[in-house]
Amino acid sequence: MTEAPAYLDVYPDYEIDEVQPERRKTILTTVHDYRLVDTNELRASLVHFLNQQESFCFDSETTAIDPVEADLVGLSFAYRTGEAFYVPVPPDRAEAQAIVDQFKPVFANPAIEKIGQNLKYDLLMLKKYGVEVQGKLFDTMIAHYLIEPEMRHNMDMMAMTYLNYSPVEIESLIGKKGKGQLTMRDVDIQKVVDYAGEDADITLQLKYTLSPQLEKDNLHKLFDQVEMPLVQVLTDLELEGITIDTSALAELSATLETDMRQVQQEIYAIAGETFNIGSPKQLGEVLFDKLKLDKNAKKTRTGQYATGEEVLSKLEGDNEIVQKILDYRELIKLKNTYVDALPLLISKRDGRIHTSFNQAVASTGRLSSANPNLQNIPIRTPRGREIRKAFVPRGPEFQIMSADYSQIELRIMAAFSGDQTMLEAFNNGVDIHTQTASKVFHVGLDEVTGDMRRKAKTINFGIIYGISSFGLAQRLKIPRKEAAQIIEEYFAGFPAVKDYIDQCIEKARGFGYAETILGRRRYLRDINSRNQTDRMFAERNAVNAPIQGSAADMLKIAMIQIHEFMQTEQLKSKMILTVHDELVFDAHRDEIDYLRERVDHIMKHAIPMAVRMETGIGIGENWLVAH
DNA sequence: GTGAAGCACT
DNA sequence: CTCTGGGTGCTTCACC
Repeated sequence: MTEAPAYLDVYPDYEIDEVQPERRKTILTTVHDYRLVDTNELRASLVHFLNQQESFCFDSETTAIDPVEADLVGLSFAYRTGEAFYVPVPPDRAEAQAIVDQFKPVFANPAIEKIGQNLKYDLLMLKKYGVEVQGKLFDTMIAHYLIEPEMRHNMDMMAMTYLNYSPVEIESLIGKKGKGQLTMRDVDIQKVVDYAGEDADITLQLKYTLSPQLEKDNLHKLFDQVEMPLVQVLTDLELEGITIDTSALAELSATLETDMRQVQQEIYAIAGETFNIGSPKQLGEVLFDKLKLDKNAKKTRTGQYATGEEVLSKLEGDNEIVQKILDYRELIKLKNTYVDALPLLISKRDGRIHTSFNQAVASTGRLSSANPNLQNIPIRTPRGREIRKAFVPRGPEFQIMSADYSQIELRIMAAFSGDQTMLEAFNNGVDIHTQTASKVFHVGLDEVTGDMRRKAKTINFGIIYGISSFGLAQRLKIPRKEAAQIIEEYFAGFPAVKDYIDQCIEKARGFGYAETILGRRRYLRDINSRNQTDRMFAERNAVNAPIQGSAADMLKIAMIQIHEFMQTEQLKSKMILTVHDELVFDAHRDEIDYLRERVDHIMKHAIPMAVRMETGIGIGENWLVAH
């Protein structure tokens, strides 16, 4: 933070906007009243005033970014522009608890709306101190995510964009990140009052800006009825966490290590030298300069040889080294990304792994998972599947239950397009890939071969992603003309799908955005671009976004309804993960039959559609067998 | 520290 | 004739 100009020291709250309109406002140039609330009397008084509000904004200061590991350092509150209150929370757990308890009733008051930036973080912190936040929520981060899905949603950026205000930088208090960075606990209290007070004040002001915008874009229902209730659901999922069988992973790690060393030596033997197999640069030189596996080897735009899986697979027959490199890559990937990494992320507090679900990243409306990402745990290869076995129930009385939507995106495509053949297939329980193969290859349903079905599956995926003959040709490894022919046959067999795709693009051209069944938007600013590549990318998104996004809408509603009934009925079972079309539960044995029935029904009817939704539900001793 | 390459999932 | 499947997050290398 820069020093205030000398003349401002005389009038610290002097408004200089009119003098220097080009300059952003800061805490030094803005009238504000941020107060320290550090006695029982002051806290009681604050609680009294908070209880009289229809809504208030709050923010928590903590010792760490990770909410599961962090301790509370303080809470700030704001309910009128320019005013805020900061309540320090001491390190002593009992003293801290006593202070937090004073605010428990006001947080639990269902009549008061709670405003904040990234509220899931604050809700997690408060839950650790036994505080249940009730009432309507308004998360400014998620409000902005609905309004501008592709933009960033951090408070600093929003303050500058919407309030022309530049907030106090956290680094001016705790230093640059890395070793030696302080925690908020170490900072001079007056500075924290300013920082935390400003945070609550600015977030409150952002709410005043974003709320009317949600109304204007017709996003308020989606916000109030889906995204805000979902914040509470995700808070519980994250806090719950999942149990990992560490001894299984340790065993697997040793096996992978042995196999990896073996393959590594074999690769060195064939290459006639040792080199870093993990370096695409060195690998490319060995494969294409030394072994001359492909004299027309393609290079990436940075001038290196391309050595991705696609490229290597084509060379598999040419030299044994290629298969070994692919094996080596798999072993290294599994070991470094999952087997060795996951145990390090087990919380000392409860021995479980707590992912973080991000509700404001994916521009289609999907959730994402990080630290660790539990939405990309392997399942495809035999070795990868071993990792899933390590995701286990919390104890002997529990089992893992996995419930997923069957073909959710193709069903949504059928419902949106109204294609009769597709709808009938789904509603009569006909396998959709077989149905597609029958139409495309002009054979009866009972004459579809395995290979025809496999091709049809690729076509169906292509349709959802916004198909092109080139892309399909590449996927199926067939000539482009043949792919174009197949697409033509597909559209002849499912004419309403063709019309629907055209309508999606047409609509996006008119509105400038695509939208989901719940009105979630994705802006497609290149939809009318003269640049063909950009325009075609936008057109694919015009088709994909409503489908992928509506699937996300449906799962979110199912999650909210499932969470609601599980809470009302105080089940011992817990929802613990979500993976785009799948929900995972740590299910108590006594509740499994009931849970299965309720989850199945809720998922199938979360959003009424002109197509039957199907689910697949599995139960077992680990995530692999349940899925 | 940052971008590219590569790859795990849906 | 050109270009091209949607959406994520993590690890490593290579370079600054």
